[in-house]
This record gives sequence, C-alpha cells and structure tokens, in this order.
Amino acid sequence: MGRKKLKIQRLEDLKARQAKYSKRKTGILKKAKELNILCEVDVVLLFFSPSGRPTLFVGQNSTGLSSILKRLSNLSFEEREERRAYTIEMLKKIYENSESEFDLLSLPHATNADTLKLYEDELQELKDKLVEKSKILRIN
Amino acid sequence: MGRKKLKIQRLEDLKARQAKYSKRKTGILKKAKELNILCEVDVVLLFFSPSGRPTLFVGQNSTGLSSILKRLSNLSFEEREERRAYTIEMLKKIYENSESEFDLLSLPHATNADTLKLYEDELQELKDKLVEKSKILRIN
DNA sequence: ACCACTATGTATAAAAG
DNA sequence: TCTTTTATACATAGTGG
Repeated sequence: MGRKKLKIQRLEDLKARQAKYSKRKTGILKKAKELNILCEVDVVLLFFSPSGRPTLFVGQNSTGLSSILKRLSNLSFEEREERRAYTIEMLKKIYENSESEFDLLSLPHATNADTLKLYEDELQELKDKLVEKSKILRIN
Repeated sequence: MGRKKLKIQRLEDLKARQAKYSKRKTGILKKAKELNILCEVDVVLLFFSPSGRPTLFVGQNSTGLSSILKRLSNLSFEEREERRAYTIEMLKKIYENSESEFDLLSLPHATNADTLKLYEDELQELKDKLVEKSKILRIN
C-alpha cells in the first residue's frame, strides 16, 4: 500500500523506523478497534515504540480491564489542583470518549510510580481473566 | 476493502461474527508482525474469539517473552511418546519456524493446566519487562 | 467451519508543502 | 518535523464450493 512495494525487513534508519512505527501503529489500532466492535470480542494490544514508549490498547467493554480508565479518571479528580491543565484535559478526553487507547507515559513524569502500579493491577486482572476464560473453555 | 463499505457496528449474526473475526484477526496479526520486524519493536497482542478462545501473539526477539516457545517445544520432546502425532507436528512447526503466533488452546485439552501455568509465567515476564522499560524511560 | 476468487475499499509509501 | 496529497499495494466483503 504505497507507491512501491516495501520489503519486510528492519529499516536501517532510526528516523524512518520511528515514522513508520507511528503510522502503522495507528493503522493496527484502528483495525483492532473495528474487530472489537464488529465481532464483540476482547482485544488487548501492547506496543513499545522504537524509543521504548509503551502503548496499551484495551477494547471497549472488556470487563475488568476497562477499570484502569476509571481509576485514571478518578486520579485526575483527586489531584486536579496539583496537575497541569493539559494532563487533566487528556484524562477527561479519555474518560468522556470512553476511549481506551493512550500512551501511558504521556502522563507527567511525576506520576510514573502510580502509572506502574496501575500496570500491575491491570496485569493481575488480565491474568484473572485469562484463567476465567480458560475455565469456561475447559467446560465446553 | 471489499465489495461494499462495511459499517463498523456489531454484526448481529454469530456466524458472521466468527467468520469476520478469523479473517480480520489474520490481517491484524500480519500487520503486527510487519511492524515488529520493520521497526524492531516489541509487540504483544491478545485476542479472545467470539467463542472465548484466546490467541496470543508476541513479536520475535521479544526477550523473555519468547521463552514460552522454548518451553512448549521442550515439553513436546519430553512427552513425545505420549502425545498424538498432530500435536507434535504443531509444536515442531512452531519451534522450527520461530513463529510466535498460535492458539494456545489448540493444544490437547489434557495440557490445559500446563498451558495456564505458562500463561502465568508469561504474564510475570511481561510485568517485569514493563517495569524495566519504564525505568529506562524515567532516566531518559 | 474453512479455502478460493475477485471487485472494491482502505492503508500507506513516497512526494510535496 | 509535521501535515497533506497521491498513486499504489494490500486487505477484505461478498460469494461460492
């Protein structure tokens, strides 16, 4: 999909990798959202950018997993006064749109500890979900 | 992409959802593999099919995470004599191709307990990786 | 439920602003 | 560097086996 056929091999230029990464990540996330809605299935995507920034996507209506959004938004209310305006705006946008795609590290650096904690809770839920789903499958 | 434009909304027919799911999941996985190679980034995808079957994809060269493949293949050697031929063939194929895409529950049902254990280890590694990556970012 | 076909919509490579 | 444009490659909707 482009002017020329692209060989699938590591791009040598770092900048090219970064540019390609954001473009293609966007495309994949769009597809994942569509799959999530069309087929009503749970989807979780985790990417690390060439510079190490993680992007987590969790499809809507993924019970349990979606709670990370609520906690993020609550956090913003509790600490509203201490935060920079752009952060609050971002969190509000995430909450209001019921969107669950975001770069966790675009939060202020001061919140990294909290962010990591959320990751941990999130992964515990993922693990629980995994066990639960597998049990259902075993019965079937 | 298709004969007609498809509205992105839940497909009412279960069979249609299932068919659409496998087709689109394949497409997303292909894209994720390309991203993984082109940009040399770590990628983790987790889907649950409309019937609840999980598919886990971990990009190649995702250190630590790829160990699940080695353990699966070792398992197949240890228990080779006890396993059905198709299982061994599947595991060999996974190992030889260094592919890291597979439906974990396409393993024989008897191995579900082991499979769950692998999930748990896998998630622990993912968690560790997450913490490690975030630390690096904090320094930068 | 899965493969094949093929017309058509979509993503994106390269170029341009 | 980012955004926009354009040409092209690719993914897939609908269909049939």
